[in-house]
Amino acid sequence: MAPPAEQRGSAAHVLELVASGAVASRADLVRELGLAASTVSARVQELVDLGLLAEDGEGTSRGGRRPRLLRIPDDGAVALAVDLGSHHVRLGAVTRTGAASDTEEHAYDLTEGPEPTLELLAGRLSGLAARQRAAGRTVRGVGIGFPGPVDPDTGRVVAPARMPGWHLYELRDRLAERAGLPVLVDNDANVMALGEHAAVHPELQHLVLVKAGRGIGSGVISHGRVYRGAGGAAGDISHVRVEAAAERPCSCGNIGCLETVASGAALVVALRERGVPVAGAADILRLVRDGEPEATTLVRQAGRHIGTVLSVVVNFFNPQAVLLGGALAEAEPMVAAVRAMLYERCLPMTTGQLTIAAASSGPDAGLLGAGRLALRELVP
Amino acid sequence: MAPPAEQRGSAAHVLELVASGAVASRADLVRELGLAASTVSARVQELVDLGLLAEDGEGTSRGGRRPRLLRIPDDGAVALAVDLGSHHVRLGAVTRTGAASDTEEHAYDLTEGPEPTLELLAGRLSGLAARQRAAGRTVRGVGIGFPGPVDPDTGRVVAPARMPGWHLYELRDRLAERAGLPVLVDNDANVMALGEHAAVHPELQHLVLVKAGRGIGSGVISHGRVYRGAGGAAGDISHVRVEAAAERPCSCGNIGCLETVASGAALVVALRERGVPVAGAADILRLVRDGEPEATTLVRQAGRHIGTVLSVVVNFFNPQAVLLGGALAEAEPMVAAVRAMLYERCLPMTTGQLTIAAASSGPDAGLLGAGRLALRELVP
DNA sequence: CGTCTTCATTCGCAGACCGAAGAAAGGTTC
DNA sequence: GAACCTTTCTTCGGTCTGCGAATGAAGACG
Repeated sequence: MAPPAEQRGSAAHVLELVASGAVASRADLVRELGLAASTVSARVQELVDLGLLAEDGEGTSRGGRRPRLLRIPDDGAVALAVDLGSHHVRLGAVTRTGAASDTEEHAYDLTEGPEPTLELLAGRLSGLAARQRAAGRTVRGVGIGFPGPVDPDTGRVVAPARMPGWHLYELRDRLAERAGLPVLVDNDANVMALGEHAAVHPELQHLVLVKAGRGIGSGVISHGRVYRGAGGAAGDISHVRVEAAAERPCSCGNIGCLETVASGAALVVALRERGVPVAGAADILRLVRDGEPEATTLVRQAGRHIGTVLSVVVNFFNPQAVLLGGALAEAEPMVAAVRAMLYERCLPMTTGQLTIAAASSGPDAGLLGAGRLALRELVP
Repeated sequence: MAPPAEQRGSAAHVLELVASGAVASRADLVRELGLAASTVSARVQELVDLGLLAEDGEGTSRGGRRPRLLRIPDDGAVALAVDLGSHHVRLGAVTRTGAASDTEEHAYDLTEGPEPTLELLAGRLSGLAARQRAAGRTVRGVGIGFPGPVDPDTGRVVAPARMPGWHLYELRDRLAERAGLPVLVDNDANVMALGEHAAVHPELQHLVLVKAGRGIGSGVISHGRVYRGAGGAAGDISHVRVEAAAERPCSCGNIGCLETVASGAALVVALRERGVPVAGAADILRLVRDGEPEATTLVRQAGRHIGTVLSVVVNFFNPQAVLLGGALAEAEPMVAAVRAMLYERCLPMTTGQLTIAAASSGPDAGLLGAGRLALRELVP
């Protein structure tokens, strides 16, 4: 059932199926891929020889010979992963088995421009790489989720709002040079969507992941692949005009955007206006967990706004799942409000089979996606 | 550049490239497909032998040997095409060259149920088939665009609003039995999108076609293929809630849907309420052409509503083109209003390369799409 | 008039994938 | 427990696809 990343039965496809647990033996692969047993056997043998796949004992018989189980071996390869936010950066190492380790998070300001960011990343990554190597691991490369539009072919940042100096910055090449490692960059929501899809819902063909943090972004998986649209800008929902935002000016230069009423940044401002002192999304989360009424109401209201916009997306795109990621998705009222709006506003035909849930890989979702991206693209 | 209908270099792909004028010779195909010249030559020879492709003299030299031009021959095959509306049905014959002929249009009421429709279609199609055969043509099959959700795999109508008796009706199989011809059924907007894409914009990967007639539907082309979503319901925009529709009840059972203020049916009602006697979209069009202020204002307002919803779609889906089809799209103010809303509300990054235009195949767009669908699927 | 460019075909070859046959290892049934 | 069926996996030709080099065809250019 899993959708082909490249082609049916390609190395990447086989590895993904095994990694996600969708298949456990050669016979499973035959059923899943629809290829001849001989073909599957040859392909698997190849991957075993390369060390990308391993045999792991035998399973239980289903009335005949026991299957020889397959698993993704931890071959010691890691990708360094970076989840870049506008006011924080999270780093870690990700193995082929999909585990994040050695994670660290730093506060800092992306709007200070690309050079300080490059400096910070290069420093942290070099430390991370050294520690990983000392632990006997091979560092394959770096995967980055960036909170703005990225051209994934060139690894350049494109026209981000509110980030002076970043336009057309060659983040990939600059960092690759500094770090001495291959680097891959993509939009943060895309990266998170990729990670959630591969790790949690590999059987789904079409899903939307909304990243609700300081800003709002979304990553789209269509036919099992990241959908980018004509100009690589697909998935933007934060600059949709909503009634409640009225004439509020937005960083994009327009007015009334969703972002101005439903983003983490907007909630921080709104809470401060109401006399509730908060510094960031983490504070909001804490208040919501403690049942602080102002914060809870605002988060729920933000969820309604996001749900309103998503209802159009769901009717139009008819996905199998809407996943909510980012800091705000950890607040229950946010998820509940989105769910309520979608069930109320969308056609029964589209919501009948629709999963609406918080992203299940939690705070490391972006990290895992970025790591997976790098490990996938940089096959041995 | 043209996107693969099935696979790069498949017969259907090659024929589409030639039909659309994107390529004119084997050498063009080599450049377009990226396949080896030998492969292309073999493929073309095969199609020529089958009579699906013909050589047509020589082109002009570009400094070397002249190319041997290719064209789609009129091999005498036709598909009967049906553009089914809720209050009219348009029929005709479509050749491989993409020409519609022997078209006829009848008023009638789809809501009377499937049996009368089947009766009408069977009768008209048999006459059409007889005339085509008398003219020396071979009738390959029937293609139908249906104004409601269709499961294209089974050819069944699924849960249409306001059409009692149609749910799960096996239109394809019933009609195939009656007509003695293979039948293909798809949603009317999908069919129109397919036709416009193949005939006019084969080079585009991602486009949205909005059919604004009595109802409002949209057909989505993604990666060069019709996008249907998880449940086959993708492309619905008519049941998105818009402010201006407030509490108006909609046929879908919800309130405030776009359809209740921007569809042809809604405009007819609104004009009558204002004392302007109109029977259908054709009347509205005439009034707009004559500069009648009430009608013009209403159409423009409908265009703004549609544009508002489309702005979300465009930001999210980031298509290369938004095409407007259906009766209302022939009214200039409608197109102008949609254009204005999209340029005002969407991100520059998405509108920068965006084409917004009326569907260029006019009233026969649906017919041509349905015919093309049938001829494409029923390769001899 | 020779040379270069473009267009097209022929032909041998490599790789992908298949299917039949069979081997390995287990159940099931009398 | 012996015969037989199932399931899993491999081995071994075979077919088919598409590539690339070589070649031919036909015109442009100096």
